[in-house]
Amino acid sequence: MFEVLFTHVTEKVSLTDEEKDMIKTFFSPKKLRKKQYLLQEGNVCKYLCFVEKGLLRSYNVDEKGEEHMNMFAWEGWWTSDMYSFFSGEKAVINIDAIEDTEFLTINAAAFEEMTLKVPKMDRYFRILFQNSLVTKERRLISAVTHSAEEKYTKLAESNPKLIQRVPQNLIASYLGLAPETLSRIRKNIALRK
Amino acid sequence: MFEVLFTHVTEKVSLTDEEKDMIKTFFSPKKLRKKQYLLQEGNVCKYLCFVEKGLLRSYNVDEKGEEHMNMFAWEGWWTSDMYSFFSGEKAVINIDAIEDTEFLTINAAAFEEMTLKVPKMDRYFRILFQNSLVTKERRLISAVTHSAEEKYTKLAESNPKLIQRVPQNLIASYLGLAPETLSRIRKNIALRK
DNA sequence: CGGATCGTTGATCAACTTCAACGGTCGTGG
DNA sequence: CCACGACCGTTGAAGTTGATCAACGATCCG
Repeated sequence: MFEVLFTHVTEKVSLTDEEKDMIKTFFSPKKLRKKQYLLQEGNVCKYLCFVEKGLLRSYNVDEKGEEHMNMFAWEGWWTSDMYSFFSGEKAVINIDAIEDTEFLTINAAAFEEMTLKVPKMDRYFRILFQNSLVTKERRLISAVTHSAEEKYTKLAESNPKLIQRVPQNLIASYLGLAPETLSRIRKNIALRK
Repeated sequence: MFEVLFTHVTEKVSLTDEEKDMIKTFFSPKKLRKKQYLLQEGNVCKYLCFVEKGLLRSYNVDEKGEEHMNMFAWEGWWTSDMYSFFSGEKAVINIDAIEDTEFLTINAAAFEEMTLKVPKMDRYFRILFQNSLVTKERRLISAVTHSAEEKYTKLAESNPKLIQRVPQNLIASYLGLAPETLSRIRKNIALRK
């Protein structure tokens, strides 16, 4: 149950068996079937989630009712509405399952207690967030500076698994493109070969 | 010298006087005059910087030689090329001074040592990065979903000081707009009043 | 089998960029 | 201290990119 999590954590910090046992007590396993919600906007996000198996998506809905993909989380990824989770305010994003998914959850109080009892987890999350920041910064630069085709090409190069596993309209949304545009881009790329 | 830093840190974690004294030993103060570089792409980013006074900018340059603003850092903000700083790889961004600036620097080895000797700093940076992630995520959503005018209006509302303090062409670049476009947007907004 | 969902294609349209030119301001060197 | 050049913001005209609207075929699932 906790193999994926501990593999992931111990890549960044070493843990004793006692620490591992302690950490286990703060998490609860959960399952979600395809299309089920983990979080709907307007509710407070109660959990920080670590995916053991499957695929979750987070997205937000604008005033016009259009969905905008935010991030995908599969095996070995964390997801949550971090703002809502840490502040206790209402979430502005939605999270649901693209595939049947098994994951571990921790609530805010447990998270706080865990980091106080096992300070190495502060370090782990510091490093995790630090890496995420770098990634998010790159994506932001890419979103602002590249053409539609460049954005798609770079994503496909850096994350080919995503292209295979996620429906094309969600990829389009993730890149901030109309699904028709992405379809045409893929056609052009294929034609040029 | 360290007032701004400790004010900032103790908003997130409490520090004893001994811890403060310890932390001080890891930082070196530096100054930069307007237009001087702190970091040029291709070099390794040696410092994580905390601005005490003044204003720094980080940006990257694309293949066509065009600059794209990344972030601004004034009093109470950290800046660096985090990827380069933590990995030791070459930086892909540039950092220079918009105004004469005084700041504190810490190198990677000192950072590592500081977090090991004062674990609360892991916690501080965990919280700092966590908040930055939320901010960056919002900006990313905004970049993908909003029109040019909406992006500008939201930025002006959420960060009026930025508009006052930073030249308009840099704001345009930060939002991913041509400077002419921003000029026209501002004109339209003014006309509608 | 039937409905819903997804990807594709064509035509039109809107948003933003690019190129070019101009006036104002600031800083620097003669 | 003044003059000149550099830089910045503005405006107009034309060009491009990607969005939108509409229709259709394929596939998946109940």
